[in-house]
Amino acid sequence: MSTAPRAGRPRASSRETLAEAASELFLEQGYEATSIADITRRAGVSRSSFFNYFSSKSDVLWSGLDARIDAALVALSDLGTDADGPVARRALIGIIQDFAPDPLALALRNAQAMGLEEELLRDTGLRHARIAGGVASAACATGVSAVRAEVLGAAWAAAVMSSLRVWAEQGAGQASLEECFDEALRSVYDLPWG
Amino acid sequence: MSTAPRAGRPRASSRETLAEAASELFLEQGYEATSIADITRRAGVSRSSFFNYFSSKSDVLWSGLDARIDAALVALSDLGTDADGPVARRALIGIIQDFAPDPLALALRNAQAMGLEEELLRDTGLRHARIAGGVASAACATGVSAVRAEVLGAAWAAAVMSSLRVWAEQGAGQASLEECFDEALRSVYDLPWG
DNA sequence: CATGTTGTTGGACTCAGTACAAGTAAGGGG
DNA sequence: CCCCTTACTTGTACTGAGTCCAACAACATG
Repeated sequence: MSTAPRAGRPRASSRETLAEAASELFLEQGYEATSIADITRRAGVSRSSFFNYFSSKSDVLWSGLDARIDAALVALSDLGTDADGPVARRALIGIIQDFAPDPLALALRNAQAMGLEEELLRDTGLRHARIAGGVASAACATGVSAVRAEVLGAAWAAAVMSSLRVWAEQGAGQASLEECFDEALRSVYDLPWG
Repeated sequence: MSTAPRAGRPRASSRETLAEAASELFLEQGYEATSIADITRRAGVSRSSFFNYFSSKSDVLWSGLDARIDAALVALSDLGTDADGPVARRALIGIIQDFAPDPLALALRNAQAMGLEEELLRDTGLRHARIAGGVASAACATGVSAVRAEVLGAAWAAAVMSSLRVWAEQGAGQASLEECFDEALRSVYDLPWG
């Protein structure tokens, strides 16, 4: 947890350094057009080292959010049969709390400059699915039927991801992200076309 | 539309042949472990030819559903300001009507035998996102706010994809897929945790 | 200085996907 | 029957992601 500079060769780089170099290049020349070699060249390390810090190119963008989602999934699965709306809301709010200085926020805001729209659609879908699966499992544990649980999970996951996207697009700070999320959550229970 | 054997060299293979070879190999040794070269070797054509029939490896699984989704998106975008529940339902039902002999159905049913669960999660998410986007656009066109429209889209998309998955998992034929979808759609407007 | 630990580096590799030039099997027209 | 057009196939060469690994480098400690 603390700084532990104990033994062994010191790191030549860091997640932050690499993420910064990557973000610059994504903005300059687009995500697709930026190779991992480009990133490590700018960061001053070798290509191999990249994978000591990130598991993939897209991990640069998503690792921050993924860690939060992992934590939320654990919290959700700990709920057992006590799950309900307010409790689940508390488990999910951690995903979006204090989400300011993240490469993903930058990517969401500059999606078209980075040529990311396709990539983001795909990867957003994966995160949506993970959140939805967690919520659905929690709902299943309280006796909700499978399909209903999945629809519930999808709606709640959309509340998380949509509020995140809308918030990032409009400059990350205008409105509170949590307010945005609560508004989305309210709309889950007041949908049109019924 | 009709058989048009007009000019030029006749095809040495077909989507069906390749899809069949691919499905066999996916079942035998898993999706990841099956390379495109494996598929074309079994189908008796060269690796290059694969891309005359499919745009990617995952396209073997998804092209059938993707075509249906494309049609549904067109139908949705044609709705203009007249969109409402029943009309949207009619646009989406085409996605799942008569969905029997598809590689995707096989893959959904044998997901773990194929070692697909990760891959399916990712790709399902993309289709979910496309459907959700189409529904959300249609809703936006009728004056619904952006976030509410996205939650609506996600819920409806989950109704489509979840009913498809559940139906495929339990043997594709037990219950009518359309009944499954309508039940899911009803649950959109009767969710727990409210 | 010897040693263990941690991290870096380069190289070899597989596989997806792209690009393209050259070859090949048809039909149709002279 | 030859030639042209059309459509499809094939081999080859390429890029880029991601994996694996052995060799090497820098630190702390005794």
